[in-house]
Amino acid sequence: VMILRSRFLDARRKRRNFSKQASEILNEYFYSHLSNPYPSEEAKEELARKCGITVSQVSNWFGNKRIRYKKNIGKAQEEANLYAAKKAAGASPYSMAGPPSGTTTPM
Amino acid sequence: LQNSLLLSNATAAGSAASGLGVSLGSGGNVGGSNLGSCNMSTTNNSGRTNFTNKQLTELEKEFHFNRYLTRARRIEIANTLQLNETQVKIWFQNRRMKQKKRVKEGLIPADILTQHN
DNA sequence: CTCGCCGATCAATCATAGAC
DNA sequence: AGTCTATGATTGATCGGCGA
Repeated sequence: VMILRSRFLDARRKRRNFSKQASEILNEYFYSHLSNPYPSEEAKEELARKCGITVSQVSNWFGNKRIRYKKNIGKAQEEANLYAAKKAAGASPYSMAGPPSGTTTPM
Repeated sequence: LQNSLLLSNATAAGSAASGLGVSLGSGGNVGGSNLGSCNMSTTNNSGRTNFTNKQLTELEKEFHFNRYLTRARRIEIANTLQLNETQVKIWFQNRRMKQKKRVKEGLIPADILTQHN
């Protein structure tokens, strides 16, 4: 009924998925910091710059990622873990905090 | 679709927005998703409270009037909107953070400081 | 010691873009 | 062109830290 007006005022939620490359960068950071996936404000700014998105968007991404990663564990998430496995192994620009034993339960 | 008209502000403008009383109503408290003109808010299965449009509209109006609340004002609003003082307090805190975020990023409003009180 | 605020985060949900 | 899933954004509420 009134839901009509939302359509346009809610233009904000007319989101656009981030570029494949941006997702790549964000995931690389996330999986190479699984033991502590909480980037500092500075790190967020750098990620935002590299990804071409805003700092808030980086925060939203990590917020969603942490929750959604946690709500899985043991699913294809482990698979995506190979993200860090290879990427990080190659040349990770950040400190590769190595969790105690391989697959861990960070959060 | 639930929606929102609750985001009437956003881009500057004092947005008087579309005043409507509108429809929908149902009542209940828990479980009954309501929206629209009912006075009582509903609580989710979890602890999240679903404020009604009326409550949000009033809170928004008050916020534009004054970004900070006094104890007295808080009590008054909580009473009027049938919310806890804590909920009103939290709403204002979140609202301030929201505005700060908007000012920080996109150019929203930098002035809307109709400081009165 | 208590209280409000800030900043960051959580957790559930909304609405849509994109996959099938 | 639908239906279902992935994902970015929003928001009430919580947590730790500060200062009055």
